[in-house]
Amino acid sequence: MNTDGRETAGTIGATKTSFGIVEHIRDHDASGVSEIANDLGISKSTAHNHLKTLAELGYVVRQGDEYALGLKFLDLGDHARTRHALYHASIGEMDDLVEAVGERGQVMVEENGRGVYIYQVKSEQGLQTDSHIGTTVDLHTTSVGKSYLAFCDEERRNEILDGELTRLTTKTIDDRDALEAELATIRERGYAFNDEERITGMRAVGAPILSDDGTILGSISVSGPTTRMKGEWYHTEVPEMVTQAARVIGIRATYS
Amino acid sequence: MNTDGRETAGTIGATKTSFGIVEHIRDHDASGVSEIANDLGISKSTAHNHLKTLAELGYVVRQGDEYALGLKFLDLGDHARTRHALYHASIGEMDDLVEAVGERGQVMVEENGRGVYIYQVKSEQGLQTDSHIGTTVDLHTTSVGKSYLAFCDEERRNEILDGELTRLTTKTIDDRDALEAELATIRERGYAFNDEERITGMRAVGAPILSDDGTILGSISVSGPTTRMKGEWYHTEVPEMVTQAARVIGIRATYS
DNA sequence: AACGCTCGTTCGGGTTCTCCGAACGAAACG
DNA sequence: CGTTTCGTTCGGAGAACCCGAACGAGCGTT
Repeated sequence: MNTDGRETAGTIGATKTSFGIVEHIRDHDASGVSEIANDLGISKSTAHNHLKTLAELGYVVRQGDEYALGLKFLDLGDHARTRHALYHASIGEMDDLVEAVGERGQVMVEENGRGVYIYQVKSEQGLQTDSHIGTTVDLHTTSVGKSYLAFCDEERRNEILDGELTRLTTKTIDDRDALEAELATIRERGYAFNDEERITGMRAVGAPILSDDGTILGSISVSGPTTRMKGEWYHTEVPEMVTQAARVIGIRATYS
Repeated sequence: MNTDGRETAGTIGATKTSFGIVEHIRDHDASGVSEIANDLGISKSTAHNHLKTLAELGYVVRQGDEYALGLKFLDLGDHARTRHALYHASIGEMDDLVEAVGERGQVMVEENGRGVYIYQVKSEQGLQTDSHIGTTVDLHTTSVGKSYLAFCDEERRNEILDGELTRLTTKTIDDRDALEAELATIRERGYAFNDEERITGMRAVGAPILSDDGTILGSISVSGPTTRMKGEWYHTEVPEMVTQAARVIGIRATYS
């Protein structure tokens, strides 16, 4: 199985296949033994044994003649985000912010160089998007991500940005120098805009969440369609509300 | 490692240890290599290799000199509950119910013979409890669980209840016959009470969520302290609101 | 009704890969 | 500066993982 190139030595293959199966089920909502075996390039019996093990542990459940994800992952996921002080600190305040702005709001933290949404509040005029809890995004394509990049250490920023900057729309900032200039502006101003840089037709305003010692915990944003997010509202009033909320959340996060 | 008795044949040991490590980290918020090796009875190098693998996959992250759960579990957990129609159907309606009653509300589904909370709404007078998203509870000790047991097939009920009925408080119904009588009442009445059967000082009112073909999808409840949950309010008014919400959710769950 | 396809499952053997124990380097402590 | 404990690396023995083939059940088709 390690024929397709270099793999990190000293790692457990069985664990990788188990999680490969789990992710396959996640991406297909539910999967059968043969389907998994084909897609992952393993034998049916191997897939069967892994599924049997995962089912015994409660991480997958039988659903008719297929397997689906078990709710044990819900517990693990909850623990994973509970560990972030930012999660608890932002809950009430984000709801108020969303109600005031009338657009969707989200809370992001960084993990492995990508942004992860750990909390999301839908607005009254709830419009469907692809993002949900646990979604990961490229940091340079979102207002939350740029807020984070602008206020984290330079060392960490270089680690994250050393690769290619993926281009999602025509407005995505995919040039490193242009991005650094944008980040400098954000750093000076205290908040970030996103003008259709990830999804055409969508704008957002984000701000970093800073602990009192200056370290960044994550960031928040509100986002909505360009039809509503425009003019003074978008450029001045919303940023004021977002930065105000960010300040409150930052304070609450440090004293908890 | 299979010296301590009978184990199900044909299962992957490496997967079990990997998830054992994950659960250890969950229960301790963060763990180091040696601590895990000691507690799980494996060698340090084995624990190290598993952690290395899990870190590479993104399911654990380094946090100083310890390992913590990665947010990839948040994504998996979200997918696990998104699969339940009941989750989507209950979101708005539960918030309204909680606002009307003024007590905490929760949505439960059954998995592997236990109840799992997939959604929870905190009330204004938010009081702390041990339950959170992903918590599992004994079905016979909660109003949601009894609602479920009362309306699921008899076959499934026998599978679930064949073991010992754990006793959590002095009021827990731990006798099978008494429980069956209680379930019959619930079935007739359409909703369930919980009078300090799980936690002393806490009462709850629950109702099943039925699809239009009669199959049970899960159940909902509101719960609060005995100081507020009493009299006509507890015995008549709240049950009416809960059953009404359950009906609406049931309808929404079938047409989605 | 019987065929053929595909599914999930079981079984045993070969070989990979997991697991362990010991040794190393680093850091924290007294 | 010694001592302890940490995380990490390394190699070898043995176990267990992975595979392929075979079995049996469930469907849809002819």
